[in-house]
Amino acid sequence: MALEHAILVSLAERASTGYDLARRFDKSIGRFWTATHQQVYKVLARMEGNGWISATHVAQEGRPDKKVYDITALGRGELAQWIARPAEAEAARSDLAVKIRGASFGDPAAVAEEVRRHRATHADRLDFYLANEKREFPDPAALTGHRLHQWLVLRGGISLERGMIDWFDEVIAALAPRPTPEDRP
Amino acid sequence: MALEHAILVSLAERASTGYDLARRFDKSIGRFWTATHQQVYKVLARMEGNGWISATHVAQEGRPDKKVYDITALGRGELAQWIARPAEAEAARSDLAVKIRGASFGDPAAVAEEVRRHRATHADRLDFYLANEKREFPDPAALTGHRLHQWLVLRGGISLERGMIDWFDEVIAALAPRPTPEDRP
DNA sequence: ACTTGCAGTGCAACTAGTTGCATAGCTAGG
DNA sequence: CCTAGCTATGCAACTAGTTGCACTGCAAGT
Repeated sequence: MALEHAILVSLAERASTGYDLARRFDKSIGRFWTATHQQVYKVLARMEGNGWISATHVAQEGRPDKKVYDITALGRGELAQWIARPAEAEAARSDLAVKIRGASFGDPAAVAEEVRRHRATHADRLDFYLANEKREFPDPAALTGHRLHQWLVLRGGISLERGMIDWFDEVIAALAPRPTPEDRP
Repeated sequence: MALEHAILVSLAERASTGYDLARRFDKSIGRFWTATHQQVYKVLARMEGNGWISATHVAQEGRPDKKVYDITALGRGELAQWIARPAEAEAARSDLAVKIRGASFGDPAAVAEEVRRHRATHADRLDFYLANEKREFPDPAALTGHRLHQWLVLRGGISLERGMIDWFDEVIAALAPRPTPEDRP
């Protein structure tokens, strides 16, 4: 289970509220681990119970009070141990792959259309990552420590998106009924 | 939820027992959707309740009796509808990415070592897929129908593995403490 | 004036998936 | 002879994650 540990990494970088964490899981780290805010709050409560994190109540004016969580020594220990613990390669899960595989049992043209849609989404994501990289890591060769590690994960996102886009292009080319002369009005 | 639909695709291709399905989910389709046998049996029971599949009890000698499931007309309808229903891009989840991101809070050299291990696993998988492709799909240009779709999913696996391996190489190069002269005895 | 959206936390009920166990007979290897 | 592994199905108890709802109060747009 990596959500707990993803949260520990986030908190080790910077103390945050559940709200902030939930938003961050929609963004940077979220490329490799998502969580809804409900899930985040639930897990934070458990982690506090474990003594991995501690909360500070912060009163605010004009907006709701908040609880800022920080990682404890125990949490740091757990994180280091988890990082050291070898893990198995996890299986990729893809609805779209299942649909492609089953295209003959539905409408292959519609599947091609959906693949096209996904291709566009992933192309946007790729652009977003590349823009991020240019802006935040203009000189990768000079990176060290946790900035280097952040960059590496971003690179992973880039690699993955590229792989998917290449694949989608292959699928579209194979599934798309070539526009025939009759398609012209 | 794609497990049900992945099972429908499998059964549409060929009637099978829960046991066979579970094994198949360790293999071909399993590259994009895994399930333990317990999960498969549970879902099969629900699907039979829905009328999507029907079971035939087959007595055997020397080995346990089995229940062969086949897809029903209702199941085919559901499958076609699901394939037509657009879905959102699902988030990739990767423990390893979280570990890389948090490498500074553990032992970066150990993380590099783990990435190396995963690289080896994925390289093996890639070889396995490529061998499969050569053996089962020697002439991709001639493929049509569900053989084509099977091939496309295999191509997806290949693309994905390649993307990961590239990324792992980048990570290893960046994290690995270069062997210094002192490392020589 | 009214709606939308943001900041902020959380509960309740659900679905999906995992882990551990049980059972039973056959086959193959040490 | 004994152990390990395959075929075959399934229950029980658990953990993880999703969906829907609730509450407050401010700011900004229509």
